[in-house]
Amino acid sequence: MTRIRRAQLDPQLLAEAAQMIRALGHPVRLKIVELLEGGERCVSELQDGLDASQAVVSQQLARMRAAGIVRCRRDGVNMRYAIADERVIRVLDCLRHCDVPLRRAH
Amino acid sequence: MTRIRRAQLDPQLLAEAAQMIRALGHPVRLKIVELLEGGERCVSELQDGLDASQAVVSQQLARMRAAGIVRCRRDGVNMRYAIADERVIRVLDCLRHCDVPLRRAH
DNA sequence: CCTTGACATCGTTATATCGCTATATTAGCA
DNA sequence: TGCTAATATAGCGATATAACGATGTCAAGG
Repeated sequence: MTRIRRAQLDPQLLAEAAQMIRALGHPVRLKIVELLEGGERCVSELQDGLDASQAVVSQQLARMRAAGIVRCRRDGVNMRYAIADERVIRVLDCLRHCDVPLRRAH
Repeated sequence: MTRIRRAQLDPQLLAEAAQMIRALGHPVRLKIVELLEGGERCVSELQDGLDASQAVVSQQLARMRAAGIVRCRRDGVNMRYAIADERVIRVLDCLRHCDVPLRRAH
């Protein structure tokens, strides 16, 4: 009988976690993360893979920036975006293939 | 050089994934999942661990039910809730400990 | 039947999010 | 300096969420 013990998120972290999850809960934003898994991308590159207007892409990027999910740097005329919090990649992995074994904490 | 190939979520799945992520993006709902990791719980038990009104707990449970995250069954006077989609546990794990090694592309 | 305890739902108000159009900002170049 | 391409932000109407108090439902016991 293995008893499973998991660290509980304290209220503070819980709120933060909810915040970041929320910042992922949109098809466009999820897709952006997927595109950024391939490395840095500028806005127009993202837009190409997204079927969304420039304003929408930029807005969603702003939201993700505010949530700390992505970061960006200027590169001449472009802004190059990249994933800033690797957890989102893991979350995305969970959503894609459910074959990740559950970690049973002893 | 192992180049990692990730299955991309098609638009359909992308929308569903966003849907389920969204259904997690709230401190109370996240905490409910955490409580349900320990097994079936009825509403009042959840409420005890939650510092939220009965109505709020019930509403959030309804939302999670609608999203397919939890299911419930009547047990006499109580409703016993349980996790219906194990993916949410993995997502929660991702949020709790970031020490899971990343599968690096390029 | 009537009551009680456990939940669910309703109605309302406040706030957040979405996508759109229009406009602003910034960098490079003629 | 003036122009243009790339990106960001503002403002707006529409829809979604959140929280709360009040009320409805349902099962068990008397």
